[in-house]
Amino acid sequence: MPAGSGATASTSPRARGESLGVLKFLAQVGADHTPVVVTSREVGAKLGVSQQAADRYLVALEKRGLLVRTLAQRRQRIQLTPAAMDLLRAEYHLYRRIFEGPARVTIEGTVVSGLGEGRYYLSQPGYVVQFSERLGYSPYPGTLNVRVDGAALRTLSVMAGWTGIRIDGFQASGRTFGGASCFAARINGRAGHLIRPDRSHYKDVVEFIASERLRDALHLKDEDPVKVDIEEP
Amino acid sequence: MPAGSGATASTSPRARGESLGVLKFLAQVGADHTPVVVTSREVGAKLGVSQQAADRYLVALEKRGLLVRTLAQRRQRIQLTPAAMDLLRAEYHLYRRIFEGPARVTIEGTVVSGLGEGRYYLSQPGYVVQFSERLGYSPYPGTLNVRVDGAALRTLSVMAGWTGIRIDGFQASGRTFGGASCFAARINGRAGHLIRPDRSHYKDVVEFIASERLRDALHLKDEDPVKVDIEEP
DNA sequence: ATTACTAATCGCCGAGTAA
DNA sequence: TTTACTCGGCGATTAGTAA
Repeated sequence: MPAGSGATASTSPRARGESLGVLKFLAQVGADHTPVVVTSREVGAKLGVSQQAADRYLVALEKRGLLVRTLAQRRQRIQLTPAAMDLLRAEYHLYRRIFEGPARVTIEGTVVSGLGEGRYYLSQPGYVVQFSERLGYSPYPGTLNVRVDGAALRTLSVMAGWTGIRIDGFQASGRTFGGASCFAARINGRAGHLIRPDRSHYKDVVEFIASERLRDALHLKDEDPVKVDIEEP
Repeated sequence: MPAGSGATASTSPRARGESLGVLKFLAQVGADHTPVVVTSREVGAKLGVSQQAADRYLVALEKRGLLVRTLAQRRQRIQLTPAAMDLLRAEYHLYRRIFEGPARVTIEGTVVSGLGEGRYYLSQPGYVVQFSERLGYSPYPGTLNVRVDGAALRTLSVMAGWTGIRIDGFQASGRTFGGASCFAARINGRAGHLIRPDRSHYKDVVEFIASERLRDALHLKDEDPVKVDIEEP
């Protein structure tokens, strides 16, 4: 039995492609950081569709929360929302990966003492089984905490867009354990993982896990400098 | 009188968006540098369309010369063509510009003597009028030639994708004068333009023009080092 | 000018199916 | 399994038009 277009969801396959085209165009003309007067005719001309179709694209994008229009008399001013910029940024990263390869981040920091809670968390069977399965090893039950300065923190911020190895949260002993993301890393050359809890309380400290106790393996003590390499997954 | 879809050209508006999606996906899975076994079902799943639609996309892209398929028995191996990579690269640059701003290139080189032909060419009225109109000044009739080494040459290669200020070719005195592209540049801080003839005979020499004689203004002689800054138009 | 609604249309889509 | 064709039909598209 023949069927019609399968585009039943709010975002149809074909509409998605055009959405990106519209957002791309708007970002190019500066709607990414300030409201810009753009007529639906201009958008249509740029995309090779009619004014009417372009207008519907704009209305749909507004409904999806990707742009805001302020209709002053007859001319609309358009500004992209952060959600739209996230979308475009994801696209940018995708292309950058194609042409530049996976991004790599290298930072330096200093070893600091944690609150000892790393040992408690990493001993939870709910985590241990996931680490074994997804990282390929059972981490030593304790994290190496590294404090980074502002510059390194900014460097690390590019990781915000990365999707690491997922460690899911779970319930045990009547309480909730949160999820986290892991990223393969080298700490002074040693293989391990940066672990980023979904809800971290640290701001300038990053945590690492490895199969061995990194402090011992690398002969580290508090305030020692360490060099960390992380590659995009 | 209402009309149907206006998508009459070989590349319909909606198909264009999907094309990019397909090429993007193929590049991600490595078809940019080696033939990759990809089924139409996989492509369809990735794009959220049926196997049939995905297959049509692939056939259309092959017809447009953007990919080559080798159908071995039942599995097709797909590789992207340079034309497709150009398309994706253009897209990449567009996004990079949105997020990183115009690219800038800084290189160093050494002053060399040209063949004196710069003076002859730059004296041609056909060029002079275009320079005045499009660069905003009449260049001193002579080019500053700068030799760059291999590393700088690679740095310059990113300019290959840039579109500069166009200088059109023309006919005069019974012969043909070729076109060129100009790029705003700073030579040791002095404003000028890098001029890139469409058909250049140099490989490791770049030419600059400015309103003044750069050799005099900067007190340069052969073999002197110069630093050049060029910003994406 | 604009934005945006309505009506009528063709083109893209996916199921079925062949090779 | 694949790739890829036919074909009925939905719906995105455009022209016309109102505001």
